[in-house]
Amino acid sequence: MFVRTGILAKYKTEGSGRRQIVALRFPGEGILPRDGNASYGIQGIVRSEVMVGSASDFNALVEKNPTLQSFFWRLIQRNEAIGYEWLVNCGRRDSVARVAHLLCETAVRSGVDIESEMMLNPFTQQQIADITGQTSVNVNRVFADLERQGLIERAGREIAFRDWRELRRIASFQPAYLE
Amino acid sequence: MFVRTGILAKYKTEGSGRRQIVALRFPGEGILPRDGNASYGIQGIVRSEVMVGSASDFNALVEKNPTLQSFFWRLIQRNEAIGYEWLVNCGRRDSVARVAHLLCETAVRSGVDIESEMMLNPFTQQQIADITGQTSVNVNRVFADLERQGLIERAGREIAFRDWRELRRIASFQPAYLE
DNA sequence: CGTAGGGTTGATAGAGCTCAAGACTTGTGG
DNA sequence: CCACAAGTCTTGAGCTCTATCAACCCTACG
Repeated sequence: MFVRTGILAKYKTEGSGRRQIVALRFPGEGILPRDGNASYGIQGIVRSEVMVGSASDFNALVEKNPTLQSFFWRLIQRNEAIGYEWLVNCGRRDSVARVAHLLCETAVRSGVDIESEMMLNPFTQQQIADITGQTSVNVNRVFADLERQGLIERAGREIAFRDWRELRRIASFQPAYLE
Repeated sequence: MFVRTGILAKYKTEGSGRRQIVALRFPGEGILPRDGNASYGIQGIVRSEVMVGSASDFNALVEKNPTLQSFFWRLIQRNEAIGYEWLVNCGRRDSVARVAHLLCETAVRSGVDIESEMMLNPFTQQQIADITGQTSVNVNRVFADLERQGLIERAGREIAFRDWRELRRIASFQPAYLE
C-alpha cells in the first residue's frame, strides 16, 4: 500500500481493549507486503488516498530492479529507526515530552515549514494518546500545559509553534533519525 | 552481524541519561547493515560470539541470491512484528504484564523447553527495566509479586515457570507474532 | 434541532518513581 | 585463602505523575 494523501496508522489492540498505534504512514510512505497474516490493523487518521497493489507484483518488480530494492531497503531502515525512537518515547520520556516529540516528528514528516510556525494537527487527542501510550484526558492537560508555557498556541486543530527550539529541547527531538 | 551464541541488545540513551533497550538479538538472529550511521548502540547482554561482515559483501551476496533475499525479508518482518509488540508492551500494559511478557518472549525466542519449566534468565533486573521502560526497583518488586502469586519460582537467575498458562494470560502473550 | 464525537476540567486513587540503606555475589589481587 | 571492591538484588518510606471517573461544553452534521 502506498499513501498518496492523508495518513495511515498501524495499530494493535490489547486484550483489555486498549489500543496502541505502532506506526504511521505519511504521504510518500507505504506499507510493504507481508508473508502470512499481519498482527496489526490499519486505519486512516484522516481521509486518505491509498494505492494498493498485490504482493506478487511487488516482489516481481523489486526482484528485477536493484534501484527499487535499495530504495525500499532504505525505507525499511527509516521505519525501523522511527520505531526505535517511539520505543524510547514510550519507555523513557514523561508525558509532556512524549506529546512534544510526536508534534515535532509530525511536523517534520509531513513536511510542514517550521518557520511559518503553523501546522494543522491531524490527530484527535485520543489518537495522540494511542500513539504515546496515555489517556486522552492527560493528552489534553499536556496540550494546555504546552500552551501555558508559551511553546505552542492552538486554534482548534491548528497549532502554531511559538518556540520551536525549546519544544525540541523538552522533547529531546533529534531529527537525524528521519534521515 | 550474526549472533552465534549469547544475546545482543540494541539500545538508545535519552538526553537525561536514561537507557532504553529497543531490540534484542538471540542466536541465529542478526543485525543487518545500514546506510549511514546507526542511531543506536549495541551491547552484549551476556558473553556472546558474533560474526561480523562488511555491508558490501552482504549486499553483493543478497543481490545475487533470491533465496537469501527472501530469508532476510522474513527476518525483517519478524523484527518489525516484535518491535510492534514491544510498543504495545511499553504503551499499554502495566508493569507486571510487561515483565511477564518479556519472560514469555525470552523463553520462546531462546528456544527453552517450556515443559521442563526451567529457564536461566539472562538479564539483570536493570536490563529488564531498560527493556520494559521501568526502574530496576520496580522490576524487583514485580518479580517478588510473580513469585508470590505462584507463577514462577526463582533461584538466583534460574526461573521455573510454575503456571505457564496463567503467566501467558496476564502477559497477554500471543506467540504468533514470533512466527 | 437533536445527537455524537471531540475537547475541557475537577476530584480522587493508585501505580510506579525516587531516595536510601543494607544484604548478597562475584571477581581480583595480595 | 582472605580482603576488598564493584555490581546486583532487596526492602522501606514518601511522593509524583498519570489513570480513572464523571460531568459539562462545543461543534459539526444529518
